[in-house]
Amino acid sequence: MATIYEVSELAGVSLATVSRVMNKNAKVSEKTRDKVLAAMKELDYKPNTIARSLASNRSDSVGILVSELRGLFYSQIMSGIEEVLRASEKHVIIAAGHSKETEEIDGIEFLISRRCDALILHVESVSDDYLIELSKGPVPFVLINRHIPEISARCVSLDNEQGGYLSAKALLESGHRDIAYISGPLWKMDANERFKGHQRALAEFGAHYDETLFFEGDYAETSGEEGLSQLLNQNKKFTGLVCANDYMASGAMSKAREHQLDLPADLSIVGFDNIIFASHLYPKLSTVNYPLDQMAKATANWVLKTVYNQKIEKVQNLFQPEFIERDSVVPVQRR
Amino acid sequence: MATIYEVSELAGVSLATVSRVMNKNAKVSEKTRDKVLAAMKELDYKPNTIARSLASNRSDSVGILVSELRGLFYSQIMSGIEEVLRASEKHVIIAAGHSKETEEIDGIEFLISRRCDALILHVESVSDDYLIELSKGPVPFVLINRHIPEISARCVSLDNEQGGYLSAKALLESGHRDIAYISGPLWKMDANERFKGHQRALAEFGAHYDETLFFEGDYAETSGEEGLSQLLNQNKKFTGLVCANDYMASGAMSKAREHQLDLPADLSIVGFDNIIFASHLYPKLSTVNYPLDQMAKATANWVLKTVYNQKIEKVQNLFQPEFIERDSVVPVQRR
DNA sequence: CTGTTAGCGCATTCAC
DNA sequence: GTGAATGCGCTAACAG
Repeated sequence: MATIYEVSELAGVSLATVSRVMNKNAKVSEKTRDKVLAAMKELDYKPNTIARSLASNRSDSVGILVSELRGLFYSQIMSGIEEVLRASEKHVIIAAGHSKETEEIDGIEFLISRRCDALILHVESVSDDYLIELSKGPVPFVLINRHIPEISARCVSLDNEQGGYLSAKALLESGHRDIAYISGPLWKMDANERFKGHQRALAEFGAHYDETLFFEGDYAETSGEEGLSQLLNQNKKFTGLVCANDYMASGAMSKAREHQLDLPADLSIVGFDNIIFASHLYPKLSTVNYPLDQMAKATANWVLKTVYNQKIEKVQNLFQPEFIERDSVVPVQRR
Repeated sequence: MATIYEVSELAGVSLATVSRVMNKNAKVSEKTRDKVLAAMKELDYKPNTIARSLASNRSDSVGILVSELRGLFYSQIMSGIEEVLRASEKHVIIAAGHSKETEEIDGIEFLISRRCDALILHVESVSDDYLIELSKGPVPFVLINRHIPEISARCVSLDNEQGGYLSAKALLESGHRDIAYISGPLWKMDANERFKGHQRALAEFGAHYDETLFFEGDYAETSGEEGLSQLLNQNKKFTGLVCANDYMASGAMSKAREHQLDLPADLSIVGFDNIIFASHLYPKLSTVNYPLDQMAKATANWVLKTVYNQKIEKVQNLFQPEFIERDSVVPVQRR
């Protein structure tokens, strides 16, 4: 592979000049520029990004850390970010943290060591303190789907509590009072807040919260299936079910049919996230919209604005969920 | 951030020694190693990956190029690869090619410029010749979901033709003869081969292929909806529908219900890919399994074996599809 | 086993 | 506007 040195030789200029035409900043006479360009073309010269990063301490790439590479949720984050960054000729470097503290830290350090200009983090296991400390370091970062008051300007998050409230409310307004809940892992902030919102709605409507009608899943479809099975096996009556995400709702729906339940007549279900498949389930799943795409784009814009000094209007930090009514909730049946 | 130089100073050794303990290869006495380790810890030293890559021409990271960051298909590829690579302490750098030639080339060059030790490519627009040429270059790569005879050792692919054959066969064996087809973009190799397999099955069963019962979609759910609408609006009878992927099948199912069709009685449907949601659709979608996860892992193993010289049994190049029977196909109804 | 010496390919002062 | 010199942080011979 050709180096800048060979180009400069072929063009008959110094390597500093070649560097200048590459970076378009300093002034170079049109004639020399053309000579250099021609030489670059002839040698099929490709700048070595690594060397450039080392010398300039920039990399034109931003690091993304997600919990998993798998699944619609994270792919939405990644693609949303990549789309806006790509438009500004920035690249992304992606790592996965697998919701484990050591791996999350590992991932962050990897991204930093690759000299990412900025980081966009979806982290769940690392402590607030760690992140606050990190914010004092030299590498700028934004958090997606997490809110830490001390560094709230770097957080782009959803009002999960309100989302939990909305999903329960939809059921309550349809007359349901016996409502089961399949939760995400409660140690995760979002799962916790969604559940709190759920309880707030219940209280507001004077509905009793029955703790035996609760199952803590892990956000995967399978735990939706498992959850519903367990709930059903108690032989306690419930006419409504809220799941803390659409994946689990989907699993619960499959399992409900296995138990010969007629959906939605026998059981009204609501999900959370509004992943694209929600509207392709049968019955079409009523759910809470998680404007992930916009949020992902917001984090990317934060980076463009903060790190690359692009003039961008204010970046929105807190997003509001919205209930999406479809076909999976019907008024409670009187017998 | 501390550099290797500061560490060597604090530890009272040369910087070469520090480098040695970092890379664990050359022999260092236990005593000096401990001194160095202590110094590293005290300074919270983090090696600069960039500098290391520049000096060693390695990066311990492999580049992945997928068409899109969005969607279950690609997230399966990425996560499958990352899982096995991570276990060997290799990192991944991901770029998206958006199925456009210029962007795919761009992505490949970016990954190369970041000094990836190897590349795993899911490319669709770049020509065979380009790839054959690339294979003569210094950067090793494997292709996933594409077969090029000249470099078949670097290809991990699925027998898509056979998959297309299997999906049609399932319908044919259930007595269906009037079968509509919603295809992927025919310029894409896989879509093309799936369609060929479809026709082979038709011919084998002596079923007539009606070209008005064909719709070329783009693999997205929306084109499944659109496709079914168009097919239905012709007022031609068909009792079976094969979709070239599950996403489109899902869209078609939603649309079928809008048209008051009773599934699967009025229309038997088969998909392709067996993405996780296929079994959560209603009726559960019969489809062709695409062992993407295994294939992704195979590419990663190819890299470990070929590039990092790990001893790994032979990597499988050609994978076979398999029909997964669920509930969306029923014997044709006689009236 | 350990230290010295050169670069890796490029950006960036500083002169001219 | 252009060139020469220096260093980014680290690896890799080569000596000792």
